[in-house]
This record gives sequence, C-alpha cells and structure tokens, in this order.
Amino acid sequence: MPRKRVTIGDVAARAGVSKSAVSFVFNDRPGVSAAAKERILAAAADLGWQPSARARALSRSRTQAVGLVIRREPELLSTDPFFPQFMAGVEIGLTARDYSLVLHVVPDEKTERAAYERFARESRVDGVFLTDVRVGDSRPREIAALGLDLVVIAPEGADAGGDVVISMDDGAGVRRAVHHLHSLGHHRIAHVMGAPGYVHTEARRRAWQETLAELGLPIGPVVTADFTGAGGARATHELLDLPQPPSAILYGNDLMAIAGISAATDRGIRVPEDLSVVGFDDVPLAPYVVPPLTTVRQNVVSWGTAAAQTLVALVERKQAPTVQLPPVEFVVRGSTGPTRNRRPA
Amino acid sequence: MPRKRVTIGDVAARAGVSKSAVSFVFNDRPGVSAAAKERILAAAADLGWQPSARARALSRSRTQAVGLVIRREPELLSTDPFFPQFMAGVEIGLTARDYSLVLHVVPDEKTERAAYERFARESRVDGVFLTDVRVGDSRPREIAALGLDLVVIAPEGADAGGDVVISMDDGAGVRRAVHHLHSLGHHRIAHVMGAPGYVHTEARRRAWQETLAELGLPIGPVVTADFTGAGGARATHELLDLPQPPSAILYGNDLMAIAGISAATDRGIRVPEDLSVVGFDDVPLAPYVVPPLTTVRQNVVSWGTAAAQTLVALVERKQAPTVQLPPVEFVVRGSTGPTRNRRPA
DNA sequence: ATGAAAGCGCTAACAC
DNA sequence: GTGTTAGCGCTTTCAT
Repeated sequence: MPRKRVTIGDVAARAGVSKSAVSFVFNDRPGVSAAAKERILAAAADLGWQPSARARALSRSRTQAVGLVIRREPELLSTDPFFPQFMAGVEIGLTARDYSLVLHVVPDEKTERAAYERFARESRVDGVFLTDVRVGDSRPREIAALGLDLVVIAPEGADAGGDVVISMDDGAGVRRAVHHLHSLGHHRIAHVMGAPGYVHTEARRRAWQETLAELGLPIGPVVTADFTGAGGARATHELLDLPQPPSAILYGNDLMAIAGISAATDRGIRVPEDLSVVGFDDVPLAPYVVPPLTTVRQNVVSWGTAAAQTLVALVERKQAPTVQLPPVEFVVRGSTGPTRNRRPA
Repeated sequence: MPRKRVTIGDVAARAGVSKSAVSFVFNDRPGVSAAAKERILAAAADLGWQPSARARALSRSRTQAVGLVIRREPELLSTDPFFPQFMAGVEIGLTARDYSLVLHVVPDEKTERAAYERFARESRVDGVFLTDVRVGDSRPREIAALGLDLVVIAPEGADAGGDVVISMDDGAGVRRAVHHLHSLGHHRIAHVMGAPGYVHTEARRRAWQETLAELGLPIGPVVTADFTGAGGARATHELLDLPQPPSAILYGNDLMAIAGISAATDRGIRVPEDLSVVGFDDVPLAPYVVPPLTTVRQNVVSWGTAAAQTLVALVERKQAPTVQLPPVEFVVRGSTGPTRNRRPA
C-alpha cells in the first residue's frame, strides 16, 4: 500500500537537485548534466515516481488524451466489426506516444453532440476521431469550432472539406467483388445498400455501379437497407421477388449478406448454386456460416494506428508520419459460384 | 472560433462575485444566495463556461474518470459481443454522474499490467473495471495495491476475495439450456468449453455438469476449446468422431456453436435432425445462420450500467445503489430439436 | 548547468 | 453569505 503520493519534489530532494531538473529529464530537454540525469532517474525509479498526468495536463494545457465518440443503435453495436478493431489499432498508435483514449458510446445525435461539447468544454481531450461520416456532415465544422483537433476516417473520395482524413479504399474491394462475379458468368448483379446517408454506403454503391458500367453489364437492381440482419433479409426477399431476380447479390456488409443467405435458403434457393452472395467486412464468423461467405476484408487495425499517429502529430503540431495502409483483400469462399442460368461471359 | 480560454475568474467577474462563489455553485454546495447563484449561472451560460476537468482533477485529486482495460487476442476482438455492449452500459452509468471512460486495448498480459500501472502512476483514473477474470486471478490484489478502486465483473459464485463484484448468472442460462435439451429427449449432451482458466469457462462447465447430474443424465463428453471458430470446429469434429457421439452439444459461446454447425454440416450431419446445437451469447447473427441458433442471452448492457454506478459510488465513498439485474433469457430457435436416436424422456 | 518562482484553473479552508 | 488565499503537482521562463 503506497504511503503519501510521491511528487516531483521528493524525487528532486532525493537526487539533490531542483524540481526543474527533474522535469527537464522527464521531458527530454537539454540542460541537465549526465551525472545529474543519472541520479534523477535512479531516484525516480526508487520512489516509483512518474509525472502525474493531472498536474501535467494543467500546466501544459494539454491532456495527452484523445477522444472517440461511438454512435450506434443497440442492435448494431456488437455487430459491427469495425470499432473493436479500430480501437485496437488506435491503441497501438497512442500508447507509443503515451496518449490515452477517452471513449463515449452514445445512442443518438443529440447525445453525440453533447459528448463533443463536453470533451471541449471540460478540456478532457486534445483531439478527436470522427467516424461514420455522413453525406454533407456538419460535424467536422462543429468540432473544429469547439477548438478540438480532428482526424476524419472516411472512404477515399469522400468530400472532406479540408480536414485531415485517413481514407480507406472501400471502392477497391467492391470492384474486385464485381469482377469476381463477372468472371463467374454473372451479369445480373444486384446490390443491397447499407443505411442511407453514410459516405461508406454511398462509396460502395458508386463503386458497384461504376464497375458494372465498365464491364458493360446492366446496372442491376439496388435496394436500400440498413446494415442490420433484418434489413438484409428483407432486401433479399425484395430482390428475389423481382420478375427477373439477380443471380448474384453484393451486400454492404457481412451481417446483411449472412441474413440474405438465410432468407434465400428459406425460399429453397440454394447458395451458391442458384444465387451467389458477397459480403463486406469479413467478420470472424464469415468462414463458419454455411456456405462460408465470400467477402471483402480491410485492415481496420492499421487505419486505427494511422489515425492515431496522425491525430497525435496534429495535436503536437508536428509533421504527421506518412503511413502506408495495406490494400484491401478479397476473400473467396463458398458463397459464390458460376451461374447456371446464363452463358458464361 | 473561441478566443482565449474563459476561466472561473471571468465568470466571477461578470457575475460580480468571487471565484469561490462560482465554484460552490458548480459543486452544489450551500453558501451562495439564490440571487448570486442565478447571476453566476447566467454568466457561465453567457460565456459558455464549464469547469475545466484538468484543473478540477488537480485540485480535487480525482480525475472523474474510470478505466477499462480490454485484453483480447486479435482473432477474438471483434467476435466478442460482450465488450461493445458492456461499454454501452458503462457509458449510461457514467455520463449520469459526469464521469468519463478511459480505454486501453492490449494484446497480452505484460501490456495489461503496464496499462494498470500507468493508470495509477499517472493518476489518469480513479478506479477501474476488471473483466475476463481467471481462476486464481492475481490482478485484483495488484490493482488494489496500486491504490485504484476496483469493481470486478464475474459470474456468480466466482471467488472474489472480498472485492466488489457485479455478478452475472452464467449458470442459470446453462441450466435452462440443459433442461431444454433434456425435455427434447436428449440424454447424451456434450459440452464444448471456452478457453481454460477463465472463471466464465469454469462456471458454465460446472452448471452443465451439475444440471446433468440433477437430471440423472450421464455426464456427457466435454472438450476444451478456446472461444474461437476454429476451436469450435475442431472440438465438434472430435465429439462426432467418438464411438458414441452426442445427440446434442452445448457450446461455451455462439461463435464456437456456429462453427460447430458448419463442421457438422460438412460431415453430412444435419442440424437439428441429427444433432442439436446450443450457443451462448445470442450474437446479432444468431437468428440468421442456418439453422437459426438456439442460445442463451444475457443483458450485458445492464451489467455495464450496474458496474459503472457501483464504481462511481466506490470512488466517491458513497453507498452503492442496489441494482436489479434482469434475468438471463433462453432463446429457442431452429438449431435444437427432438432426438431421433433414442426414446424421449 | 542549475535553482527560484510564477503560473496552469480550480477547490476548499479560513477569515470577514 | 461572501471574499481571500493557500494549495493540487507539474512546466517553463528567467536569473544566477
């Protein structure tokens, strides 16, 4: 059980120097002799002392912490493979620089706004990440107005309005998926969109459409859903009810795709014999559904790390390191196969 | 864009009072006239002022923040429905008292230990949650030695060594599952355990075993796995390779159960006709696999809220509110059915 | 190279 | 009731 809190004064006394000398050593600043430095470090180690983040935050006017606000409906919260991985990546970038992550999980827009306000007003964090960007999103401006540094995570090509962006190439994955289906002979390729309004939803739809056009395929039917299982099932029934149902469906995420397989199976439609299905995310369950899901995998952890490094650099007004983000992967499993209905391409 | 940071002094000046008056008002302490209070609140609102968490933390020697360390192997990270829901629940309990959550995601034990040390040494948080408790876990003692307040989240009956515990009744869910299978006529009911060493893994196994004994059923075969899909599949093959394979398998979580269905299907064994499968967690995908998964659902969000309220009370040395935790639910779907092999009970 | 001292913005004794 | 003032533990300028 620790006695009274040991402070910089104790360390200074033990090392026979002034408090500023100790401070200098712990901030990698010149002006302390090698001998003194040695004694100081020894004293600190003996006493088990480490600068108090509280006191430091006050005197430096920086908390050495950044914030992340997660807005998610309960249903989607534990579904989304994004946040856990993103946070794990963020952590890697943050601990390397001794930063902490302050998290808020909020249910709606009002609470979300309040969370950013609190971050700024209470000076709890120096900067924040912004994810789940929507089309015409006003939050970047609002956050900047609060005086917080900001790094936006958005798909490539999204309108960022001058903000610092870590972009992920959603389009590349979709293009590979469409090419894969095309090479299997499909030419009626539908798309089930995620929740409308998100730049991700849009980016994926656009890539689907453009790739079909490039390949000279007809722009297949598209249904708007909401990233949930129920929504994916509903959309699938809608597509299969069409007079001319698609032979392949590309879904905005894995959850909808898996629900889609289930919906098709219920109708007696076999996957992949009668219908090919492609997801997006590669959730851990994807290899274990029946049939195993063909899907797009992105390296979310690496975005997290890149975003964290960039935000820290921004906060410290330093040059952000240029990070090389690994490319998307396309994972072919059992849910896609050749068409039977039509001649191969 | 905000000008210079507004401080308590500005508010005091504008309201024509002293700083302490302002401080008193913002800490709900008596000793300020109604009139003064009104002027102070008005002034604060005009200036958009709010006490700085930084300064407050220093002078109160409390940060008004609590910490959560998540240790997870990459593979399991986005698989586990627990943490997102738990965090959402924690948030509810925390924001109500204006506390923040500081999060660390770590890959291994060494880093985990370092995270708690940093929490304490840097005085970043006032208390922490401890999850994923292992049998004979030394962390409660270590954390207490660091001077951090602690709330442990563990299944009922786990040895807590005097710590404050929010307990969830894993056993109740398992008992209902076994009774359900028994009522369907199964009497060879196997169990696939999660990763060894965790109190959850143990609690679930024990409940399975005790319930079988109560029902006069033979203690079926049990295989230790690791909560992963691959592990679940492997365990399933092992059980089905037995000279006398079980007619039902109870898995330690949904991911293993779903992988188990997949493994069985691959061998031409139909679920639920030839084999009944029960999971644990009720992940969002559970209703959408084929066949839909029968499983145990716990209200993780409510534990999070209870844990947060308890930790805040602990930190503030107040009486913890007694929280009523909702009971487990058992969700019957399509992956369980009557035995064909043997006579019904 | 080293030390003294003035903040950082708030809380809480204490005196008025 | 209300104002004054001394911390909280560190950083950082400025003499020495």
